[in-house]
Amino acid sequence: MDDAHTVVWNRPERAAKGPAPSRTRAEITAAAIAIADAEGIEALSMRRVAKELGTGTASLYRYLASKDDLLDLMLDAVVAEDGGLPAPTGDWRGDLRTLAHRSRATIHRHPWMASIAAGRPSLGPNSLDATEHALAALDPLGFDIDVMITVVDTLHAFVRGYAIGELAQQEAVRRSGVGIQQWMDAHAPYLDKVVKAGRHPLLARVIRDAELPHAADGAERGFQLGLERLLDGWEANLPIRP
Amino acid sequence: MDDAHTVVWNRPERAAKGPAPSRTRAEITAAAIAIADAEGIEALSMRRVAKELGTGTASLYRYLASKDDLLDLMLDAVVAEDGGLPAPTGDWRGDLRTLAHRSRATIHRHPWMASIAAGRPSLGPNSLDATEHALAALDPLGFDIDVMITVVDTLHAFVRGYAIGELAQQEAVRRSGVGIQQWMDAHAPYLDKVVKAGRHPLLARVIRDAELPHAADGAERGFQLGLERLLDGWEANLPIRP
DNA sequence: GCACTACTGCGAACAGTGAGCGCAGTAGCG
DNA sequence: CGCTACTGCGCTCACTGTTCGCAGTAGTGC
Repeated sequence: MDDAHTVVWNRPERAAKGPAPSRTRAEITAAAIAIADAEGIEALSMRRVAKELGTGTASLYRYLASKDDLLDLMLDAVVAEDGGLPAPTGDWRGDLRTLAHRSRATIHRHPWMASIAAGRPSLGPNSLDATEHALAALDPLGFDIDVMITVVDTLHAFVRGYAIGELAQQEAVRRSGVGIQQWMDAHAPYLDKVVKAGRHPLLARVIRDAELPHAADGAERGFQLGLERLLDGWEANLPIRP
Repeated sequence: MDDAHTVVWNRPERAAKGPAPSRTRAEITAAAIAIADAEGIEALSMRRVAKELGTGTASLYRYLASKDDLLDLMLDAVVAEDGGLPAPTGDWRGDLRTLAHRSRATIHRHPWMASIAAGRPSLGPNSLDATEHALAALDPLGFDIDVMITVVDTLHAFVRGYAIGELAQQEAVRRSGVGIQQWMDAHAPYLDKVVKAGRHPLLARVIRDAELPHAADGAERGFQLGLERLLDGWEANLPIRP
């Protein structure tokens, strides 16, 4: 199969000779995404994808060197799914805020992203576009290039990390196969014990008195709050304009 | 097996009757961590752990309901590994900074953490201790409890997200099984093409002119920089003290 | 027009996975 | 002293990612 030194992003879609392939990588990627969305990432197997497409499993390896490549393609496909990137408006805070919210929304739509993305550099064309776009929003501020990439990385880190935390419980419940209520019932005795033991007074206060964790839009509001403080931090350190 | 409603954190280590178990959950967890550290998370199988401990595979299921439980235990074990948490000093910035750096160091020591942690709420005793500790550092500031937990969540999100980004390439190289040089050689043609195409001028500037990405301690310095800005954001929004 | 070549689809197989069954053996309670 | 509830574990099941080899086909050079 193909050159081991060939990276998935650099593979020609069609060979020079021989019969035309009956499928495209995009088709395969879309099928895989549909499966992961509907049945969870652990249900995603090459056989399952092949069945979805009505083809033999081995055929997929004419398009992809490995399942790893498929995961790379899935990640990059999903980054671009909600239309083109909005043009920079000149309001850097607003632009970065928009990007952060879009990014969070994407992860929410595809919760499997978080687990897949760890250990996988985002070098796909759509990911590169997104990074370029974020840099462009910062361009007029006069930061030097090292700071600019740090801002983008930090924002990206916050969004990814926050979404992972948000989805952790939801995913655990889904994987367990029982309903949210049964999952909670299973965990309640342990958490009760922790709170009653009294060695976590502040955590107990969070559980008892905090509003955000119990509100339906608590995670959303926490995200907004954290994001604004992050932006505040950079705003307080803008370079002195000449 | 056992009660499906019993959560791993709440399972008694030893049964009331019958022969004493010949191993402990801690032993099994330690063996699993050693394997994941040395051979990567994808080499971690129940058979591999059993071999390491010199037992039968099925025996492990007397201690753990599933491999999922083992992963939970591994994550929580690793959180506590570098000694007890330092006592709050009264300097909230310093305390949070220390926690963030410790957390980052832990992920670097165990790169598999990042991929495992997604989709897994951190409810283990050591994770709860760490959260309580972070809340304690913030306690004197006079934030209300909702803001306090948001600060902790945001910090946690940043650290996790940043470390994931840092480790992405390193892990991809490791998984590919070739050296860093060969990996780079394989990707160079694609990245060259992207830069030459000219549609990512800022990204090109990062690759050409930025210092941080090429410096040995670049990731470390980027982390510090991002962390300070994050702390700045909260410092700029301290509640007015009565 | 025709061989040659480089491709495509894919059935079958391989080594390895998480997990469950059922059995032999054992510790402690009554 | 038995009865019971446990422990360790060989064997097995259904499934995984991936490869081999083979039949069939599209385009190139003559």
